[in-house]
Amino acid sequence: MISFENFKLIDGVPIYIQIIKHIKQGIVSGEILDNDEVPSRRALSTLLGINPNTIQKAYKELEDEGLLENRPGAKSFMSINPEDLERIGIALISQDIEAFIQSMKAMNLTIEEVTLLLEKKWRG
Amino acid sequence: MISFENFKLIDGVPIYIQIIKHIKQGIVSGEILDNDEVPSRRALSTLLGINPNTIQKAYKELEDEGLLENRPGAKSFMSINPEDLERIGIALISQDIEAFIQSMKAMNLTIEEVTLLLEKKWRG
Amino acid sequence: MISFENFKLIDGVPIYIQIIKHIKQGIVSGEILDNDEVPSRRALSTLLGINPNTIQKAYKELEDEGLLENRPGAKSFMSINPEDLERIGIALISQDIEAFIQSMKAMNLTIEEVTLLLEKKWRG
Amino acid sequence: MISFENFKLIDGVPIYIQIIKHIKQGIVSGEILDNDEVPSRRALSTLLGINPNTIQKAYKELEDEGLLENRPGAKSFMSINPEDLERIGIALISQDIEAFIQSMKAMNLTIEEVTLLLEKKWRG
DNA sequence: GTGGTCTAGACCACG
DNA sequence: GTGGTCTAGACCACC
Repeated sequence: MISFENFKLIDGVPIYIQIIKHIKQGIVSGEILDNDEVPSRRALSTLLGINPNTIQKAYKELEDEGLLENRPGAKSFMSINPEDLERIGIALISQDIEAFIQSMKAMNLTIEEVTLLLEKKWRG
Repeated sequence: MISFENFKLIDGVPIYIQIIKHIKQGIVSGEILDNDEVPSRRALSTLLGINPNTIQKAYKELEDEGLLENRPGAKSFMSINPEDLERIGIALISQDIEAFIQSMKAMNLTIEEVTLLLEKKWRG
Repeated sequence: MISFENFKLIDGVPIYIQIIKHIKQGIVSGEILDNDEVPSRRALSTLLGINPNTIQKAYKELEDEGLLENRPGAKSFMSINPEDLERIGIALISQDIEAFIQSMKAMNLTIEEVTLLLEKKWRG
Repeated sequence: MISFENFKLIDGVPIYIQIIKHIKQGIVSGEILDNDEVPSRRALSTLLGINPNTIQKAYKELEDEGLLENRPGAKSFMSINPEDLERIGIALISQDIEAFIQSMKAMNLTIEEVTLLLEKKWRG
């Protein structure tokens, strides 16, 4: 079952977008596998303390992208192809890294300063 | 005059938030100094292809934070104290790094993998 | 439910101000009572033919004044204390009367002429 | 010369509209006559403490309505026909009275209460 | 030309 | 369905 243990809501970004990203990250990390069962809308909404409709919106978008499948019994399951995995991984990582680099460069930090800060905070 | 040359709009994040961040990054990088002139609402809105009101909202928030001075009918100027500079720098950097680390960890990447990717993308 | 039957938009005065005034007048007249339901933003906006956001602005200001309670996802209700009632009544009436008198005096009308015109137009 | 002695700016109504109304009221009251000289933009702007452009906007509108005429020497003069006088008087008075009555009725006041309050405040 | 404000429409999270 | 917020365009007073 997909874990939402380390999931923290960020302010200013739509919640359903954050849920989608979290699930995609689980896919990339290998934590979420093909055919894994997805938490029900109700269960997840009470777990995260947000509205079922918001969960529904996230699931709907994943379904449209072909990553999630509804099956009889009202349960939903992941549907991940190897190509999906690679595509998503590259997209997520490069997106994050590029945004991060742009931000760091905008503040005139050097690669050395950034890696130093990064290593320090990574443990911490 | 404040430069918006390397400014690219990201989808999903409120535009006025991005403008605020860009200006704060300029302050931290030393590119933007106290008393620097701020582009007018109209000039910047046509440059970025967005509505003047969106610029207005960003400037208003910066003014409320004491980093900018608006005077009706006249141009606007930055108003930066040395204390501001440090505070903003720390806030911006730690915020970015923490979000970045959380995202990378969520994908099960190691610090070694991340630094490698980072160094590779930093040039290029 | 609050009525907007006799509400007519005047040109030149901000719409949201007119809405606030209309509601306050209803409070003073006794037509609007504590805990009365307020028309939703959408309902009122279509009824009056104006943008929901304009209604929102009026409601927000009434909320800031403590006369109205908004709850996200739910309906909004009036929240009127007896003290509010008197304060609002006095403010509204004296404001209107003073403006009216200033205008009539500016046209050199006498109190007799004005009361005559007033009584004539009051019926009719 | 037109007097602006009892002129008080009201908040929320465009200044140039208020100037136009004041001048029209002067016409109705008989204080302002045909061929009267109008204060220069600069003089009036310093007298009222507002921007010359705003005066200009009011004068322009009066000119478009045919109530004001520019003549050689950069001075402006009133240009009032008897018909104008009647038309303006009726418009101004009925407009004010109707708005006033509507407001008083909205608060459930009777004609007797209103005339009483009016007479009291008229002296005061 | 400048900034301030009002109106408008779309999208979000929520009950 | 509800209210909250972001973006957009027009108008005002001002330098």
